[in-house]
Amino acid sequence: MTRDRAIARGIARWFSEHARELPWRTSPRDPYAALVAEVMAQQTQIARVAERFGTFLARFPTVHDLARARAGDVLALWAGLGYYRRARNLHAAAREIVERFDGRVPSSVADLRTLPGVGRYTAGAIASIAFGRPEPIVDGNVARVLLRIDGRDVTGAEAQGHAWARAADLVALAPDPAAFNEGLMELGATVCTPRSPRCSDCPVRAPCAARRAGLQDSIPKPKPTPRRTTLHGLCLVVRDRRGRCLVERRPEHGLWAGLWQLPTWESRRGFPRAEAIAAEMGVAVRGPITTIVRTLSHRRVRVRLYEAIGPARANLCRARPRSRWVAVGALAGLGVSSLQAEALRVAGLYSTPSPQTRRPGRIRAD
DNA sequence: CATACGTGGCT
DNA sequence: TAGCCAAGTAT
Repeated sequence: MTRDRAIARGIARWFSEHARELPWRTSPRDPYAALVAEVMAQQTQIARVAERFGTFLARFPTVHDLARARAGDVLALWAGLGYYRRARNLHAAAREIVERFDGRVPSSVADLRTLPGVGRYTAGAIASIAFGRPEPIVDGNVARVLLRIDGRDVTGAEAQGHAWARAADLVALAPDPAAFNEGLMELGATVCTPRSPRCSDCPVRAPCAARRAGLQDSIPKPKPTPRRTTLHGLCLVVRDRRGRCLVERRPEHGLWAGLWQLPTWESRRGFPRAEAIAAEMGVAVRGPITTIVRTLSHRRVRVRLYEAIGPARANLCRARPRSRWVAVGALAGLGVSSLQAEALRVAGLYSTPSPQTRRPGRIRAD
């Protein structure tokens, strides 16, 4: 169809002039770098990814470097990015690429989908952007852009189905599938934004049905916010006379899986009793020094921070199965959640600056 | 189809 | 302020 051809060409052309400079947008593209960037970008704003991508690639420049890394080192490098299963999956994917694909990132969607952590979107993104294949991709940006262009005020599976079908139609018409797909996402990220879209700057404002009907602000409808249960926790700062601090590794599954933390007691019903924990650990405690509150995608976490009074005996780590003593200076090398990083900062054990005190990102549109 | 899974910027 | 949402995937 002529309209679709104009849309596909218009977006690709717009991208060639308005693409943001991002560290993985090299020419030629490195498929391994594309894999890292795409996994890092899952449910994560590009500005956050751009801050962390270079460090990751510097530490693990090739898929072989990542494949032979230790899991704890990969997780530590991922600390603060969230959705930590991505780091484990990426590590496992690198090992599979070395073992099953001779160290080369596969180029077909079918092969890519066999890698852990690589779903429909990520497989399409790598196949199209790194290898130039005409494969469709749909992320949050693309779904919004295509729903608006077609004026389809639908949600859920119907919206997803429409977006994937239209993405496939359009990418098949694009002379450069990579530029079209990336342009579609870039357009959603910088122009066709969820609120206050800048239609006057849009390369497809002419064929856009939502704009013609004045519906660009109401498509798509916002999703209802899911209910959050509250998780209560008590963290204990315990130090010994040799400048070490007691830390423990979280379980391998669930929230913050495999990350390190101050010894923590959790409860769904309210804050754990400090007296009981002090008795269990055989230490006197004072606090709470502070209470840290974090809102996650699916729950609210409230943690009270206590401090053991005086140096603890060295064999205390046997009271907690997954705990060990770590020199305070080495804490920064452990993978911890952003909540734990805050707790360690408050306790004076951590010198890494908080995200809020860091310089803002320097990604600009145009 | 619903839920678990993080974090932080923006309005 | 409190939601909304971000280059989603696995179960």
